[in-house]
Amino acid sequence: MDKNSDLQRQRPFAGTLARLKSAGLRPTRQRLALGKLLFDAGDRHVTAEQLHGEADAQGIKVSLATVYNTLNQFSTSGLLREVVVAPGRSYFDTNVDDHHHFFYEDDATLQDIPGDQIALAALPDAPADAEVARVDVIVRLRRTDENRS
Amino acid sequence: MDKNSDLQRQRPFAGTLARLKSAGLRPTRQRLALGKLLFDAGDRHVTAEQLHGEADAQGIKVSLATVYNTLNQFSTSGLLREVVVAPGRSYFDTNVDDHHHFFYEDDATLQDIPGDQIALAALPDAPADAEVARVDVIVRLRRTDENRS
DNA sequence: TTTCTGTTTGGAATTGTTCTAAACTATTGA
DNA sequence: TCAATAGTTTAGAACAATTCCAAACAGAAA
Ligand SMILES: [Mn+2]
Ligand SMILES: [Mn+2]
Ligand SMILES: [Zn+2]
Ligand SMILES: [Zn+2]
Repeated sequence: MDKNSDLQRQRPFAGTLARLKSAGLRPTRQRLALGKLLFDAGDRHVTAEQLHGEADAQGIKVSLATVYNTLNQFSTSGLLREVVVAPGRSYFDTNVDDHHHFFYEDDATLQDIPGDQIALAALPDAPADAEVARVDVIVRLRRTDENRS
Repeated sequence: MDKNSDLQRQRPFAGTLARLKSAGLRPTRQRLALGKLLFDAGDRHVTAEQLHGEADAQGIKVSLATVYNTLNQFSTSGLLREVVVAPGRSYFDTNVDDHHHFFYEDDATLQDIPGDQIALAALPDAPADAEVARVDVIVRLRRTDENRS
């Protein structure tokens, strides 16, 4: 019997509720549902379309516009972080800790590289007129022949 | 008197011509003109719209579709490399050597970091089913208050 | 030259995302 | 408990970047 999942069964939106409160966002039906999809399943990297599809599959009625609104609000609140890896589509990452990414080009999929498993030696000085906002490392992967179906 | 620029004055498309040949692309009027804009001015990072604008400014008649075609063909031929830094637009880089980038978020501008000025310590093993195609490091910069106009 | 095939082009189409303005709903505080 | 208020959702239009299309065009080869 897992205490954590037991808690979730009783108060299924507790986690998201706390997050919304800390971000100063009203706990609406839509945000609670999307937050649950996003945060109750461990680390995730999703696109707006994907999340909208998942909500739909679970019978949750949310417009695509709201999915975009929510993902953007969550991102600017620090609940999510946006990762840019491919032209023309945005990924949203539920892991907001310092970390980097593997990107499987074949299926356009992201995977975390723990922050301590990669280190930058000799990061050059930022130009004098600017400061470093973030450093993104993307390791682009191609499936090897032997594993291609 | 600079020998290199002297040569360019006599055979203004020589460089691009050689590149096109090596890529197996016909030296059309459009490709020669775009190649000249791209390669005769040192390292550059341009978007399709930008390049199209430059061509236009010089009186070169090229359709935007051709600019896209050309940039994509140059990229798959290895004459250019595509850099993804911001959602919704692609940058094309005339520097195809191993190197990384500063990205000024304020004006959406790229700047090279020489390959030897940044090093990855402890790059994690690629998953067994894949091989590393490329590693991109993007150092995102924000202009400091003192320098903001 | 003629033929052949690769290239260019304008315009339509597609895709991902944002905008708009009207309908709705959570919150507040009488 | 109920307005009044301000934040939220939504359908659909609008947008921006990019690709697609099919017809005209232009290098290359014969
Ligand atoms: Mn955004
Ligand atoms: Mn491309
Ligand atoms: Zn991640
Ligand atoms: Zn570069």
